Amino acid sequence: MQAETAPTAAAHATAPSGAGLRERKKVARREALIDATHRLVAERGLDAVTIDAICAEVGVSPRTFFNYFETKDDAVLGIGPWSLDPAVADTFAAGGPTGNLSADLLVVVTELLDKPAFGKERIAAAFELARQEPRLLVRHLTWMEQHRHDIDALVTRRLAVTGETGGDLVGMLLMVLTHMTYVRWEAAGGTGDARAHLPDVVGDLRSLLGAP
Amino acid sequence: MQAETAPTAAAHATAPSGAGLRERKKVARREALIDATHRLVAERGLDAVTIDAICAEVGVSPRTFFNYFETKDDAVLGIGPWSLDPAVADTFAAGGPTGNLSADLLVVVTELLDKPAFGKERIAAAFELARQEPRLLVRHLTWMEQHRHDIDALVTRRLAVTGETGGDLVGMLLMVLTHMTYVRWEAAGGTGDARAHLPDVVGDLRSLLGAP
DNA sequence: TGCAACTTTGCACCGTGTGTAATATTGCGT
DNA sequence: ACGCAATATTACACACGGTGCAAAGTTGCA
Repeated sequence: MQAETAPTAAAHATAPSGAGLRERKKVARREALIDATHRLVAERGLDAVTIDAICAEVGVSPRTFFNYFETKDDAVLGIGPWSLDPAVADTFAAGGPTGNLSADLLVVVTELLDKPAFGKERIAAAFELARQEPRLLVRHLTWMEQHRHDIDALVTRRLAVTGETGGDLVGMLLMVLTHMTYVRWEAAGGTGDARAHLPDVVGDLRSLLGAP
Repeated sequence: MQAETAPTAAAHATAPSGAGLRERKKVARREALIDATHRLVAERGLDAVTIDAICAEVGVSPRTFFNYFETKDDAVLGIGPWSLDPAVADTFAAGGPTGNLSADLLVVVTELLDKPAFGKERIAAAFELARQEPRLLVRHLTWMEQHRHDIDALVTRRLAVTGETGGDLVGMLLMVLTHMTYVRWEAAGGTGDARAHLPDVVGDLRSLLGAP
């Protein structure tokens, strides 16, 4: 596999360092692909970067790329497997933790924000690119849309318990809150905790909809 | 051009009947393509329908398809040129009509809902398909995202006048309101005025975000 | 060392979408 | 009715994204 053109890539070791050698290589390659994609897109623009170019950069067969990502855009956004802590999910479904739907919603969003699919500097890079390439913002929504089924199922479970209404809006609202929080966090320089921006988003949204 | 395979298509005449012959043919062909797409997608599913199939149905060259739509999805959704009444836009930008941001936002949404790109029965068909093909709901958001630049510009103009805050949320909120109103209208059978569902959406959203 | 499990890779293929230049159709002035 | 200009359709060639499949290469493990 000789001479990675991007030696910076594999260094970070977001990987489980204790895991098998196979697993570590997989993670490294994944991150190398993401970083190469970021770099190329940053200098050439999204549409000017081909899968072939990315793979040439990393030293990998184009076919392999699709073993890691379903889409070119997925590589930019570093979209990986979905994970919401089952404990948090169950608590929410049961009507908790506070019993107030909007407050509990925030807990779920916070949990999502807390478990980004990959490191924060990569998220920052992704959003920097997304700001220049609107398609990617849409893609971010698309990604969340894909997982809205899980969310909807969650909400349905809860509503069966609590009898609250407006369920169809909850999934959408959750998407928007997460999305806008990320956007504002990035607009603020991408430093610190993304969750800090959540209350502002909620507050502004509330006042936008507030008593007419 | 002999024998359209789909004689039902051109009949509707949403077209300006007074306009030139060229223009009328164009509109007819556009609608024929939309209807053929709807029909085929309904029976085979979105991904199983190729551009070639659609064009064969209508009796048109595949290359011509892309003279009318940028994307296959665009044909399903009947996505056309963007139009928001400049008068309404200007009023909003100037801080009107009521001076209350959320109320004025509703006016804009209402205007959007009132001027669908094409007839209501076609919207109904599109949403019927969209319910089975989640990708299309995303596409609807995408479409609105594309026009969010116009909206954002509009909002920016207004905020410069009124000094209100939360501008980045307005575009997103407008998208969500429009989207959810459509969804609920369609869920209710797609009959009557879509705008009637708007207050409910706003109300539910407000109570979701309500007193923490 | 050697076998089983897993990954990468090459190859062939389909569908979407674009550029381009030739051909057909329509609008219109005469 | 004729012919020219404007516009629309079409064929062709091509690039790219993405998938299925089977061969070749690696890793894990006994």
